Amino acid sequence: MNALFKALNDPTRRAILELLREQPRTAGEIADYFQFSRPTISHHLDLLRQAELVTSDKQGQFVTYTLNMTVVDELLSWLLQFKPTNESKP
Amino acid sequence: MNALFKALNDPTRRAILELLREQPRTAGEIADYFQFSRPTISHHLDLLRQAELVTSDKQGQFVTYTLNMTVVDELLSWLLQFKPTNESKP
DNA sequence: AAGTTATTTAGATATTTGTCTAAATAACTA
DNA sequence: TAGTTATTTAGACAAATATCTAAATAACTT
Repeated sequence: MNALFKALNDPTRRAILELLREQPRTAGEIADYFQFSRPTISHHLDLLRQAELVTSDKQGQFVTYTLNMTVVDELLSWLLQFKPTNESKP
Repeated sequence: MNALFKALNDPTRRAILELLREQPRTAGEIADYFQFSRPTISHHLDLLRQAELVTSDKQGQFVTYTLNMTVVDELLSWLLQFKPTNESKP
């Protein structure tokens, strides 16, 4: 849970997640969307992987990152515990 | 959104939220639940207030903190954007 | 008015974090 | 084999963070 909140506490990492929402991408493709160096993006991807928000798969020289949102269910239920009744869901 | 993720990225602050889930409490009552100094707890409460996760109300010498989870809806919908279909809701 | 209680503010400090450049791996290409 | 490309690892460093003690506010009590 700690790793999850930590991973989400950065706008670049959240943007990476939104990017991967469309489709899996290689590390290089992801890096091209940002103005940070490749090592910086690599580090962000590492933190996302530690939080199990993404999985990585090496194919040849390329490492493809894929969104893994199963862990988000945990976060969702943690949050829903604060909603008093089920008067939500717009 | 940044302040929200930042506020949630700390186990003590998350514990404070869970404590306030039961009922509003004064700063002192909250501090008694933890082994950190009162200034430290006061600082955590400040960050929670900046994220609008709690509201504070001064009554005499006491400052009562109350959970404010309206802002969580924003987070919930951000998260739900990653859930492919609406196969959730336990 | 003086003392006590509740809380916050102000610095100080050690740790964590995000970023960079340089170097190391690993895989492909000619 | 030598060179190029994709990615990560290793340090270094400035900025942010969590914590503390001491001091400042503010409200209550005698």
